[in-house]
Amino acid sequence: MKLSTKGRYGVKAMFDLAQHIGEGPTSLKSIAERQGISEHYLEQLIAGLRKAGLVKSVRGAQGGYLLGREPGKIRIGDIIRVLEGPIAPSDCVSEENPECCAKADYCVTRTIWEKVRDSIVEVLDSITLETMLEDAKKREADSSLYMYYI
Amino acid sequence: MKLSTKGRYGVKAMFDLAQHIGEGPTSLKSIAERQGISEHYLEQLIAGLRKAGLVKSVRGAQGGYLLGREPGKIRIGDIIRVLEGPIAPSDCVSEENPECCAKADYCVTRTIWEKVRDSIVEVLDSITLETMLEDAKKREADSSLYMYYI
DNA sequence: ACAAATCCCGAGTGTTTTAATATGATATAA
DNA sequence: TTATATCATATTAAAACACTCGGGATTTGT
Repeated sequence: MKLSTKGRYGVKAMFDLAQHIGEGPTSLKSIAERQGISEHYLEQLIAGLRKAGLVKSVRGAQGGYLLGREPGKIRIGDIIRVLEGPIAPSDCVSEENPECCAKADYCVTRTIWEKVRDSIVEVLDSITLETMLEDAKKREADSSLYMYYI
Repeated sequence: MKLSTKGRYGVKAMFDLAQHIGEGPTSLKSIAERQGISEHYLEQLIAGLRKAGLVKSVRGAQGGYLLGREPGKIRIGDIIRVLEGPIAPSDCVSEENPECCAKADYCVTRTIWEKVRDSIVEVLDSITLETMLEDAKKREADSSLYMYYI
């Protein structure tokens, strides 16, 4: 039940892009440095995100990446699906074209995996990059408030 | 975000045991046949379940396995934890001794994995083998009702 | 006493995935 | 034209996955 680094790095990178919105293209190198990720590896991951339209690229010197659409319209689930494939604890409850076994109709186990899948999807599709930006801002405000009282 | 066959086979096997409660020990061979699982492989999995006390074994001819406690007291989460390790989409939010990175305190990404973990745990710990037995019974009643109307 | 059934245990194996690394081509700003 | 980037493909070491195999220990029925 683990995400691979693909999904986790991908979300970090996308959040990094969201934090630098309005500053022109952000280079892979700077993202990789800030997030502590191998640059070449991140390159492979972002290629997928680009093909899916979640980021746009600008080639050449001073180039880099931009979010493909507003942060409020990029759900964490979208990022995970691109990098990790359909969300599902088992192939028999895959979000699209599930590979069912013969007993799928009356399989009691399968209904459990459906519930697990739905609960994961509910969380991942309810959080967008905008939500994350708000969270970060709130957290910063809280911590400065804390500083004040000390 | 997939379970391996360990977790899935384990739940199937435990449910099979629950379905044969009160019939004395159930042999691995019969479970493997009914559930379509390699017997030798299942043997390895059930060894872990036995060490965790989720099943009891009876050696020798006519031997087999029994549930370690009442089906109502065996949660799916218990089975998964034994076979797949702590429930967590990322090590930094592992149920026990999470391996945090330096930024864990203010990591916005981490709070997402916490929410995912909690939603999975909520589902897996709310379903017991007894719940599954009831589900199966209900489903059978429904299908016989359906038969009746045809 | 013996054979059959059954659990117990450790080792080995082919395949796939993971998480990179390496190399080079292409595009663009300065 | 040079430094800075993205783009694309290949290779790889290590781990995980999903078994498979062989043999040993224990109990039941004959």
